[in-house]
Amino acid sequence: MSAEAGAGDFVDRARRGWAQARPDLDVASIEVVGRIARIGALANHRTERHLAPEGLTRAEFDVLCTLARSGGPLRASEVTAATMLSGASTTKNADRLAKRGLIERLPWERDGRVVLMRLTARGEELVDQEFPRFLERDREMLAGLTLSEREQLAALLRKIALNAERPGD
Amino acid sequence: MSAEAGAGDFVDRARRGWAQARPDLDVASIEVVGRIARIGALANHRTERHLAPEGLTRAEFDVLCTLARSGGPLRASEVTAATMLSGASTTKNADRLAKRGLIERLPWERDGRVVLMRLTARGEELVDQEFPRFLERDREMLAGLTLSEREQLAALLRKIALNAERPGD
DNA sequence: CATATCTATTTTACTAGTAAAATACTTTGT
DNA sequence: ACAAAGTATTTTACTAGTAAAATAGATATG
Repeated sequence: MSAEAGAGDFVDRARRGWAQARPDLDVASIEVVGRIARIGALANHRTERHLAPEGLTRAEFDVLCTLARSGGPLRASEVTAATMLSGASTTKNADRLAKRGLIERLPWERDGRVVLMRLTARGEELVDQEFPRFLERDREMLAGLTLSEREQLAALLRKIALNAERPGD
Repeated sequence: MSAEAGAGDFVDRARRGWAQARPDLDVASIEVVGRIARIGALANHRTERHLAPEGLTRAEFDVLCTLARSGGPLRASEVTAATMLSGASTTKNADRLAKRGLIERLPWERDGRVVLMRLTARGEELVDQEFPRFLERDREMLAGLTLSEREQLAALLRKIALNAERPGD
C-alpha cells in the first residue's frame, strides 16, 4: 500500500504516468475501461496459448462455442455477429473448421443465399473437452473474489455492456 | 425485466444458450470474464474506428500514448511490454510512426543493443489532440454509472488485474 | 583477453484479419 | 413476369500480427 514505483497493476502505473505528464487531464475512466481492455487482452492471450496445442485459434474456438450453445445450425451472418469479426473472417474460419471435420455447411432451403453452419460430432467432442477447461481458467482469474463481489461486478459490467452494445455507439 | 428471448446483453444471451445446451456446466464465470472480453473488444473496435481517419491504428496510438505518459524516451522492449504485442510488432509500429515523423529512434550510449523511442513534437501534438477524445469516449461508456459504482468497479477489476498480470498465469 | 553465452532488436516467412468487389439469390415495384 | 434494388456469402488484394532465425552488442569465465 506504499507509493512504491512499480506498485499496483498496469493501470495504476499508467495513471501515475499521466498524472506526471498531463496533470490537467482527468484520466479516471481508465481505472475502469483501461482495466477492462487490459484484462480482456490478458484473457485472450491465455486462451490462445492454451488452444494452440489443439491447433485451434481463439476465433475458431469461439465459432465452435457459438454453435455449441445455439442448439442447432446458425447462419454464417449470425456467427459473424456473435464473434465480432468480419464476414470474410467467418468464411475463412468456416473453411478451416470444415476442412478439419469440426463443422459442416448446409444450404438453407428457405433462402438460397444463406449458408448454415453446424457442429459435427467431432466438433461437439472438441467443445466438450475444451470448453470446461476454458471455464476453469476463467474461474482461476476470479480466484480472489467472493461470490458477492463477483455478483456486483457482473451487474456493473452488464450495465456497461448494455450501454456499449447499443447499435450506433 | 422479462424473460424475453433477446433480453439482456450478449452474455445474458450466451448464458441462456449454455443453460439449454449444457445445463450440467457451471458457466457463471462468463458473467464477469465474458463481459470483460466483450466490452474490451467493443472498446477496441470503437477506438479503431475513431482513429482510422487520422491514419493511425490502435496499436500505433497505444505506442504514442505509452511514450507520452512516460515523460521521456523508452526502450523498444519497454514499449513492447506496455502494448502486449510482440517485439516484431514494436519494430513495425516504430517504422511506421518514424516514417510519419511522430516518433524518433535514438541509440543509447550505455548499451548499443538498445533502441530508445521518443515522441517528436508532431507526435506530442497528435496525442494532445487524440488522447482527450479517447478519454471522452471512455467516459461515455461509463455514462450510466454513479461515481461510487465506478469506484467499486475499479477496485474489483484491480484485484482481477493483479491476479491476471502475475508472470506465470 | 578470448570466446562462449546471453540479451535487444530486426528480418524473414508466414497466418489471420479486413474492406471492397464479385457472385448468387431474393424481394419489390410496376 | 421482369428489371431494379437489396441481401448473404465468398473472393481478392492487402495489412498487421507472430514465431523463429538472424544480427549485433554486452557480459562472464577460464
